[in-house]
Amino acid sequence: MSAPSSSSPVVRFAPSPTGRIHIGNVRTAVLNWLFARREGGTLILRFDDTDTERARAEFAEAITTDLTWLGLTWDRIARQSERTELYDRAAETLKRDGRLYPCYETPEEIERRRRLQRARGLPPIYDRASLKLTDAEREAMEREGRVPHWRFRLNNSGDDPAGQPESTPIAWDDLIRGHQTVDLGALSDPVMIRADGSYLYTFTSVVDDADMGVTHIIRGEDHVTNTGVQLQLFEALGADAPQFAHHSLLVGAEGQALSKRLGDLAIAALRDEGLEPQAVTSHAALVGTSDAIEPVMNPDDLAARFAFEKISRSPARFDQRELAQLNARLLQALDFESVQERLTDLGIAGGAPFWRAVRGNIGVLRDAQAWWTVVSQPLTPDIEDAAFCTRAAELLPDGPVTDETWGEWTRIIKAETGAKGKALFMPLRKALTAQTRGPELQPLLPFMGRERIVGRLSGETV
RNA sequence: GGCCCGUUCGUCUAGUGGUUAGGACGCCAGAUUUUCAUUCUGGAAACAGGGGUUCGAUUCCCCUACGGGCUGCCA
Repeated sequence: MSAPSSSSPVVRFAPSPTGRIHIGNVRTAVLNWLFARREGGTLILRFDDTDTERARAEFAEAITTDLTWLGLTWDRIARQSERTELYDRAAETLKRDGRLYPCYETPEEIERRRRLQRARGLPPIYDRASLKLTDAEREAMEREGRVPHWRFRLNNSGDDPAGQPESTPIAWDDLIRGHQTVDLGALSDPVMIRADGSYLYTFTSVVDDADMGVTHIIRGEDHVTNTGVQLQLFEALGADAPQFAHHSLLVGAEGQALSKRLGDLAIAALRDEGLEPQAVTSHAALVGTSDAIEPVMNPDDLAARFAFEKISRSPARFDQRELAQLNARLLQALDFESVQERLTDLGIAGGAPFWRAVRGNIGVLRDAQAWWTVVSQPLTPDIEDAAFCTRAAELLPDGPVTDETWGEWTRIIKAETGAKGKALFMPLRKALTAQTRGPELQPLLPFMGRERIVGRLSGETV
C-alpha cells in the first residue's frame, strides 16, 4: 500500500549525533531538503540519538550549525531521546503480538556463534534459540540475573518460527533503484531493544516515521537491507509504509570508500577551507545525477532540478578538486553586493571595482585578501630589468592614477621603448606585484597609487 | 564466505537492437585579454573482458573481473 498522495510529502533527515557530518551525509540531507522544497513538503530534522554510548548533544549542536551554514532549513526538529514513551507503547504492542521476543544470549555468546557459522561457511544467522525457550526456562534465566534484549521476529519461516528460515523475499518499488527485493530468510531477527532497555535505530526510526506521517524516506543505499526489515515493522505496527528512495553512496576520488577519510570531508573542514556553502550544496545535489555539475546560488533553482529519475544507481565519485573548481566558478559569478560584508571583514576596502578585478583569480573568497595586501601594503618588487623599470616610472602619466592610466601608460612605454607584449607588461607586473600572474593590472593600478607604483618600479619596498 | 546493486570519454552522465554514441566539467589548440584567469571558437577523449541470442549488439542473456553496499545489543 502506498502513502496517501493527496497530502503534501513529509520527509526527514535523520543523522545520528555520533560525530560531525560530512559530504556524504550532506548529500542525503540536501536531497531530502530539495525534494521537500520542490514538492512544498515538510522536512523534519530528527536526531537519531538512541545510541547512548556514542550519541552526544554537542554533536547534535554541531550538526545543526553545519546544516545552517549550508543554508538548509527544516520545519521541525525532533530528538529520539525525548520520545521513549512512544517507543515503549509500540514495543508493548509488538511484545503482546509475539513479534518481539526476549533473548538471553550474551554478546560474547552471539559473537562466538557467528564466528563459528562463518568458519563453517554458513550465513551468520541467529538461530532463534531464545524463541524456543519454555516459560520455565525463561524464568530460570531471569533468576540467574540475565537481562534480556529483544528481537523482532521476522516473518520468514511460515508457521514454524523456529524452523530453518527459507528464502523469503520482500519487495518494494524504490524511487531511485526500481524494483527491489531483500531476502528476509537470509537475515537474523534484528535486535530492537538492548539489554539496557534502550532502543535501536531500526525500531525507533519506523515508529517515528509512522508517527510523524513520513511519506518518503530518502536515504543512502546502506539502508537497503534495513528497508526489508522495516517494511515488516511498519506492517506489524499497523502503519502504511512510506515510499523509499535509496541513493548510492559517494566514493573517494580514487574509488575508495569514503568512510576511510571522513575527517577532511567534514562540513566543518570544508567551511574552514573557505568554500562557499552554495558550492557544497550544488555539488551535493548534482553529483551522481544526469545534470551538469555547476554552481547554483538559489535553492529553488536547485530544487527545480531535483528528480529521482536523474539520480544514478551506481556510486558517485567525490573529488575534492572538483568541489574546489566549482567554488572558483561560483565566485566568478558573485556580484559585489553578496560579498560586500565579508570583504569588509577581511579588511578589503576596494569596493566593487576591486572585487570585479580579483574574483576571477581566486579559489576561495579570502584569497582576495592577498591581492588587497598587494595593492595596499608594502612589498619587495621583483625587478628584472632596472633600466626598463626606471624608464617606465618616468613615463607614468601625470595626475591621479585611474582606470584609464594603464592603457595610456603602456601605450607611451611601447612608443618610447619599443617593448610590446609579454616583454612590456611582465617586467611591470613583477615590479608592481612581485608575482608573475594575477588579476589584470589595469583595474589594480588605481588602488596602488602613484607613489607606490613609482617606488616599486625603483626597487623600493613600498 | 553469502546476499544485493553497479560498470559508457579523465570525471558526472544521456542514449538506442542498426546513432557520426550526445552533453557538462576538466584537458589541448586558436581568438580575445599586451600574462594567468575570464569569455568565445575548435579539438582529442568512452560503451570493463569473454561467451552466447540475433542479419546486426554498447543496448538482451550468461560467465569473469573490478567497484559499492549489507551480513551488529552501529546508524
